[in-house]
Amino acid sequence: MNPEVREKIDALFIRKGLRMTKPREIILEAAFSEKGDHFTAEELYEKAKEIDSRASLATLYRTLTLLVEGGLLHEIDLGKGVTSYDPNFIEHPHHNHLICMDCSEVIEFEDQHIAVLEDCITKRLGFSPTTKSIQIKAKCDKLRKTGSCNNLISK
Amino acid sequence: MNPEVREKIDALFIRKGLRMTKPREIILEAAFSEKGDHFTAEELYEKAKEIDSRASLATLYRTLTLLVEGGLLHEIDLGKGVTSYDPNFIEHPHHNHLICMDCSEVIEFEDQHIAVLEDCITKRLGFSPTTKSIQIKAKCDKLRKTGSCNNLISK
DNA sequence: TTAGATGCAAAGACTTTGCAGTTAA
DNA sequence: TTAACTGCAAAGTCTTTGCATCTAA
Repeated sequence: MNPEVREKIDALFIRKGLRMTKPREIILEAAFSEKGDHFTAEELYEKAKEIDSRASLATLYRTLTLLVEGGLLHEIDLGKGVTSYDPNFIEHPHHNHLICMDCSEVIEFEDQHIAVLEDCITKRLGFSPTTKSIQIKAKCDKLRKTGSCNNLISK
Repeated sequence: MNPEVREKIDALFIRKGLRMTKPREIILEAAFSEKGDHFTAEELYEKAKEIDSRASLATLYRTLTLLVEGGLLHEIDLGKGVTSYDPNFIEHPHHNHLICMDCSEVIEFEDQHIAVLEDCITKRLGFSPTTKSIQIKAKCDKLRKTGSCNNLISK
């Protein structure tokens, strides 16, 4: 786990007077592993069980709630029909998502120009922005040109 | 109901060989009333029951699925924890949403500059965009300045 | 006439919660 | 020591589905 992440977690636990327990450590390790993948509750549960098979879904959901409320995890909608969680907002607070409709890969991107435009529009409407998110669903050019992309071979 | 909307609905029903039944008429009327409000399944159910009290939730969900698949309704996430449905993409195919965190009001906006930027970013990443959506959560300046906004009076 | 649509109620998927026992600080 | 936390299982919420019946075309 990235030390910056560890620091933010510790700060949250101190700020809210939360206890660092074994079950929570396991969930944190599964959620904030170096890979930085998005996950659903069920996927996190699987990861947590690999670390320690005694993990419980109830505690996992309770911990997810704490982390989302503390701003360390963001709930995102990747069009799966279930809530996904994104652990990358600590290191990249302003990123957005592009979802490949061919292979379901999720690509994170940041763009200053868009961010500025969003702020302008918000001001013009008479508001001050708090959270901005862009989701682009798209199709992979590479798949169409070469017949394959990261996860798929065209039939 | 707007005639353009009626036309699109009829086209969808013909294209897919669907039957125009009484229960479906009621749901369509509730979903595509002139007001153009967003709604959850439960909210639509209430509206439908006002038109005809015999409405059934099963048929309503089945019809919602048809309309979403047909592109007439978009599923959107307004941060309520439940899926909301947006009937305004027929008349405004490229709009986005600003959600007021003070009063929960949802404001729709369109912006050509952002749309162009989104396309550029998508191309640069090697994709062709299909659906783009922006969600901005914001706080009402008016409430902070004058102590009141559309739905709230500051305490 | 008949394939498609309906309504009910049961099942399913996901998430939350009450409670008795456990544990970090 | 004790307030916070845990795991279990039960309950809750939202959505889907099987089936017998009905109906638009």
